[in-house]
Amino acid sequence: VRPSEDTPALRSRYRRGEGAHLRQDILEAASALFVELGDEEKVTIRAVANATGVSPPSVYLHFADKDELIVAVCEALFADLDATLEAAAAGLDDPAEALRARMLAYARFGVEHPEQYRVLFMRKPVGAPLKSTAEELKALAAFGHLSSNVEAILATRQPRDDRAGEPAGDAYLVALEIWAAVHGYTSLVVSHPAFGWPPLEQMIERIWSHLLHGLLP
Amino acid sequence: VRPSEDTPALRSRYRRGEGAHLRQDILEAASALFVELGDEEKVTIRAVANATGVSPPSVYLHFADKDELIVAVCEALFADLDATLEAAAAGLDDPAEALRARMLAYARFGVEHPEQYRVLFMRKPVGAPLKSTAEELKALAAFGHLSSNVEAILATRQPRDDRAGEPAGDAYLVALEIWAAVHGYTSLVVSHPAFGWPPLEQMIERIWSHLLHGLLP
DNA sequence: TGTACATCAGTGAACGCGCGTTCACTGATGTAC
DNA sequence: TGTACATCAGTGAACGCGCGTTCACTGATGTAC
Repeated sequence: VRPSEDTPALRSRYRRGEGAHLRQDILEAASALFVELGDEEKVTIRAVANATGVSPPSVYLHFADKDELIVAVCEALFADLDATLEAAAAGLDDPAEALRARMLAYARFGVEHPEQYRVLFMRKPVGAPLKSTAEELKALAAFGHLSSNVEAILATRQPRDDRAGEPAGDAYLVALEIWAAVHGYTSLVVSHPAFGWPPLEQMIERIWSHLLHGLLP
Repeated sequence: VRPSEDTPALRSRYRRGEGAHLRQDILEAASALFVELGDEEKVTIRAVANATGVSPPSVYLHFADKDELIVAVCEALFADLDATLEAAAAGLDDPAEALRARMLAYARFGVEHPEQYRVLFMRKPVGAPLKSTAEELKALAAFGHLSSNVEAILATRQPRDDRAGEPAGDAYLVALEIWAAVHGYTSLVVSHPAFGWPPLEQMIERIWSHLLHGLLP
């Protein structure tokens, strides 16, 4: 019933030597399908090929199998997320304010693009551990920026002693903690939207405030 | 290759009037399959029937469709989780200690039973909103116990003023915050195990400590 | 300048698979008379 | 006590579906001579 699904887009083949461009077209069509269909399971090889205006076997000219395509889409999504967070924090001098902006942007990204968020952070680890490491590195870009933000905060104020004995000021551990808190909120909203959630801004404000008060004296 | 998959279990049919017992058998077999196979997608009607020692159509004598079966399994899992948390907190007089025990038990439940955890908290909301509400109510049992725990903590010490203006001591909001933090950690470990995670106990200890310090003066 | 040809981008049709679900059925068993 | 029969628990075989993937192919195009 949807024109975009039933009627293949008109397109002419790439000229000799430029066939590799199709790879990018397929990637873009696949990314758009995630948004349009809002369901990872509906993003099939056939649907992607159709959205690209190409036959299903053509996908295999550029991706070894479906996993490889999905991983490539994820890498693009991770880059999107990272860019969104950086844009949100840009220009904020106070690192605590930058952290708040980052947290807000992260939660918004998840709530506004639940299917993409689900693909990035709630999917089963894909087949080979090596592939998953490639993803992990991309995630690391955003995580690395978060860690730097945390370091800037810790540099301005001495963290309170941690009861448990390990150094409270370990930026890596603090960043993990912050990520866990914001991801926890975001992913619960995504997978249990019917639960009675307060407004996003209020919830992030609380998490941010309590994390800072808990970490700093 | 697996005997439990290839060779149907020997069983005689229930006597007249006792056919309803099969429903319980199917439920138990399905729950066991989640543990054994460690993958929701492998829990098919055929596999459940085979594990029960029955033919696939027999499942439909007791469940309208696959969704109904999965929802029933979830309800049992939610009850399991709640019982585990209650057992962990039992006998602890200090409500802050009880909270810590609850948080630890929750994270352990998720990390030790990742597939069950995934089914409970990381799945897409199932078809009808009404069904999902039934699940939500079961989740509410554990969540209700968490809220009571939080109330007990707030009763012993006056929470610090919340910067954002809303009452910091709202047990419901605080409980959501705690749940989000622990779920965030747990679900990230479940879906990104390759990331460099510190030991579970250390991470929960930090989250607990920082939440308490952040919330209380 | 013309032409044969290797190479490239891309395809049509099909394979095999496992799934949820349906349908007409079978054989045992309790019960009414 | 014997027997016909309604009812119950459960089944065998098949349907239709959509999927990922493969295979032999086609037609356009740049290039070598």
